Amino acid sequence: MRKPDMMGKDKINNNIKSKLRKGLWSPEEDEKLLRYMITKGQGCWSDIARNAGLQRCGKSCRLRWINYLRPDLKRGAFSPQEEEVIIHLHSILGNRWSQIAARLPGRTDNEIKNFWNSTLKKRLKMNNNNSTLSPNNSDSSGPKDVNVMGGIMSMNEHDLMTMCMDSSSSTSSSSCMQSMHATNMVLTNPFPLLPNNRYDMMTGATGFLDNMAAACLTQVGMVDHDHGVVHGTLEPNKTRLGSDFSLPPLESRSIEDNSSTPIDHVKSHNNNNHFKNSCFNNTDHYHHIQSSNNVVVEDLFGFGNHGQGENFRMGEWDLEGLMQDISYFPSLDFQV
DNA sequence: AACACCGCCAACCGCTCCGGT
DNA sequence: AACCGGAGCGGTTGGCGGTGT
Repeated sequence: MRKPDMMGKDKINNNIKSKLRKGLWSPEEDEKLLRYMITKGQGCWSDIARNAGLQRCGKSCRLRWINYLRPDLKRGAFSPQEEEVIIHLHSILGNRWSQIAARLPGRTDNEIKNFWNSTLKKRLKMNNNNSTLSPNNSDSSGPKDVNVMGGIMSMNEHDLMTMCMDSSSSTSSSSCMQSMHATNMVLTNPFPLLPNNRYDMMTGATGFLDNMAAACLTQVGMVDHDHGVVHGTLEPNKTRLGSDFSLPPLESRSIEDNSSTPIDHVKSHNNNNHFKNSCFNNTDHYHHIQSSNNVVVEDLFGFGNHGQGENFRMGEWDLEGLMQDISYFPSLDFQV
């Protein structure tokens, strides 16, 4: 952690810079930012920093909001299920923390990144040392366990394409499904991710947040009072919180060779648009998830863990399609 | 009690991407 | 096409607190 005050170096520097605070956020600053976000909504971060009366750069405000103040953040230790998901997703996505975080409602990329670097990485390393099994094989949690990479590697291109086409033609991406999932939780419980239904503000603004919690969802566009509906995605012109509450689709990726490490990704805005457009048009998928808690993912994929480690080569394929199925992780339970 | 070591994690930094002009 | 500013991402830093000696 950084010291709440200036880091010393450029104290004598220009006025503007020297006015900007760095380091830890005080409860007062948190309250200012939170109050501003609730009343005004998200916008240009540098404006937010200025208008909220914070001596912070916009970047710092953004980070504070995303990593700490956001009302939908889950706190506390990672559950074994979450760990499992992180490990699996990391085996596919690599260090693309934001995308991994998008699959774990209430968790931030920073949180996951820290967790990975401090805990999971070492654990997997130790596992590797203790046995010749790959991390993907090391989990002996029974039928729930899913060997994602092993499964993918065994798939031929046709299977993948079919799967991906299915995923797109069924109109509902995993991001949409998770949005629906999250939306449903919000519908029954405005702050399902907060421990004990209480936003635990370590810096001391808890009471304030208790009072503001209900207003927050309304202000950021989560609640439609007219219809009693809670929306999972927000209007982009009002606020960009949509990206926080809904789960953006994973980017299309191309995979070559047999490496399980991440490959440089190709941004696919077309896909994103597609998923955005289709996101809330179909709820069947969501209902399917709810009713498929006991489904073994291998069954969903239509294959088992065959030929793990064998060489494979795939052309362009839609990771989103793949991830959609991964989002079926039967052991996933985001309820707190 | 004092010190050293280590892990966690909040926050910063630098970079890339993207949209606007 | 080039430039600029803002947003977002991943890597890294460094302070705090816990634990061991």
